[in-house]
Amino acid sequence: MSHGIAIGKVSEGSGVKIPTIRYYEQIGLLPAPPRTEGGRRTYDHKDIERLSFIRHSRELGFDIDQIQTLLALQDRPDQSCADADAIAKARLAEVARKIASLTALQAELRRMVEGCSHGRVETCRVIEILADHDKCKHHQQAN
Amino acid sequence: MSHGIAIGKVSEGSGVKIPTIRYYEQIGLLPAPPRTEGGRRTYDHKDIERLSFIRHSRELGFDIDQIQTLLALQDRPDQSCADADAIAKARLAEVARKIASLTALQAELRRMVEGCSHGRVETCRVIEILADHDKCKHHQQAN
DNA sequence: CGTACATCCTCCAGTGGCTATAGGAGCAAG
DNA sequence: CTTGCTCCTATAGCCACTGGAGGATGTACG
Repeated sequence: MSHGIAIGKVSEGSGVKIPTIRYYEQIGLLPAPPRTEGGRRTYDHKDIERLSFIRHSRELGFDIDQIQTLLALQDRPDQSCADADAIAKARLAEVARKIASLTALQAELRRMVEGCSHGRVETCRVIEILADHDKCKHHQQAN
Repeated sequence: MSHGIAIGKVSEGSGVKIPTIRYYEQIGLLPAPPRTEGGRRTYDHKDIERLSFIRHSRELGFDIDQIQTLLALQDRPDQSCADADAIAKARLAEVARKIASLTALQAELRRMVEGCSHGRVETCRVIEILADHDKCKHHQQAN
């Protein structure tokens, strides 16, 4: 009993796919677990928690470096949480910027689509706006 | 005279970086231009226009495949612009989805940051929410 | 005409965060 | 013992670039 949890169960329990778990081990985000005689990875419940933490952080758009820092902070409950706060604030600012940029994008796409005559390419506003950058107000990055 | 435009000028004129222009040629997005005796690429004004079109499309978040289609449409002004319209509409829907997702993200990040006690990690709402997925309402992808 | 310097060339590797495939080996139930 | 599921490693691919090494070409000036 208590032979450790197999990677498949850990995957189910954390919501992180098996190849991704192995990938996280490879890049040092998750410590390499002990193995069975046959060479299979054996995890415990803390690993599932750690992977859940990682998954949730990824869903919020933190990158691997930031998650490394957040995980390290979690392991030292006596330290100041200023760093965690800073990382979250940075991400918040980034998200706000992205929303603004996408909203501008949305406006221009709408202008294109609404201006489309549904006729021939010759008079198509979609193509026209793409071809002539001066015909639009937007000058930013997408995504 | 009219020896053709060098890649550097094309880059300046279109706003697309030199390595990116060569990359576009490599993947077949931009036709391979004639060369000088010494092997240098020589472009004309249509190439600058094409690259401007590509850059603008990329800024709006269209992927390379979609841009191929849009460019092909541009070259046949007599055809229906239904395809262009569909591509733009698809992108618009995608952008709307992304804005919605990011807005949810923003709300959760705000909850984290505002709940931060600015004290020790032990009581930090940022770490706490990341560790326990149940403490949040959000279940989506970021970016 | 020589030389210095800017610009260009090709080829290859790296980015982030996975995901997929090939070709095997381990392990539990019937 | 065999079937079939789960797991292993190693490698390559995804997207759309970006950067560097190491060398060739083109041009402006003295």
